[in-house]
Amino acid sequence: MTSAEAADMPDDGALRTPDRLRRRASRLLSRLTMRSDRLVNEGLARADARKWHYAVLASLEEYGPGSQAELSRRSGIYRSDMVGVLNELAERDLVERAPDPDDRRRNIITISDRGRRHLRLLDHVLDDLHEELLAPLDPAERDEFVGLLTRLLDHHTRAS
Amino acid sequence: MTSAEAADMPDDGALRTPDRLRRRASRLLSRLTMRSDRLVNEGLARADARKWHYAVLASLEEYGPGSQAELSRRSGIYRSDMVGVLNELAERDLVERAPDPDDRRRNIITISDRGRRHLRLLDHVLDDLHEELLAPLDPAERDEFVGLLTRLLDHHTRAS
DNA sequence: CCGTTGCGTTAGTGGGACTAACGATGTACG
DNA sequence: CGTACATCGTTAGTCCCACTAACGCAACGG
Repeated sequence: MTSAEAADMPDDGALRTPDRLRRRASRLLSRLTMRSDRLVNEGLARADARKWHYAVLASLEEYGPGSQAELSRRSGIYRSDMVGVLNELAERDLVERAPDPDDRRRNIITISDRGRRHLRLLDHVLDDLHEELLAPLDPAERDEFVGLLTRLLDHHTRAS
Repeated sequence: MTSAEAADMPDDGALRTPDRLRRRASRLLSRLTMRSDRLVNEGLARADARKWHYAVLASLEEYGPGSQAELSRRSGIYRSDMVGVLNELAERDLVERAPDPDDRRRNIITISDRGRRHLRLLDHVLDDLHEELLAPLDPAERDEFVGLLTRLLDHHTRAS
């Protein structure tokens, strides 16, 4: 259940939302994700980045250069959207795009030194943002939370 | 990581997404919510409904008739989008829209008997969908999950 | 009576997920 | 060999959702 509770929509005690609504896991997920996405997007924007940048750079550093299609599969970004992301990364010299001599259909994407440095910065930014996101939970609860999320997600990605 | 390794990756498990990516709570949340939303939307669509229908009907049954603006506040639907939702509900005779004699700016929305029946159906549909969503978790874990989500969401709705 | 505030409504923005289709390749097979 | 099929990068466009802007109308308070 999605819905917004924006700045101009106060939710003071008098007008409560129904219980059946408030307790649904799907709704809690949607709403929390909205907050979380906003938090992360804004945090990354302050570092002149977007979450895809992080996904691609991390993928490149961890598995080495690859074609756009490959990156797309690894990072979960649709290959249609990959173009734009790589343009942005290339603009910032975080990444280099070169044609593959062995297969002229492909571009081979390589992370640059600047890219590596930027990735390290983003890692730090994300750590801080997650500290904020998970603030109310103690370390054990955070692990538990991540564990539960992982199990649920795994279940639903296999089943699909 | 050599490029050779990446270059001739078949399609089985070898194509992994980086760990730092996979473990981030924000990413887990986003992806799980995508699945969850899809599940719920499709489930409700099969019952000729949308999540907002549920939100409005539940709000009406729990707190009685109200103006559109009031419903908007309770359910978290933007009042801009409320019009369309109420049109859909009125089309289906689940709800009645009548002008408020005491304040001619307002419409007073009332749930109909059909609406009540429909709400009960949707409750059941949602129960089933949540059973599917939370399938991998035992009852205690489901409570824990909902508890964690609630705490996080509360924290971020107050803080905002 | 007038300014303010709240209401219902229409229109539109911006972003994210996802699809369709294309040209230019590569690969497999009869 | 040639032809059918698959893959890659790319463009365009769809759909849905959260959210904003603005308008006209009506009520309320001074």
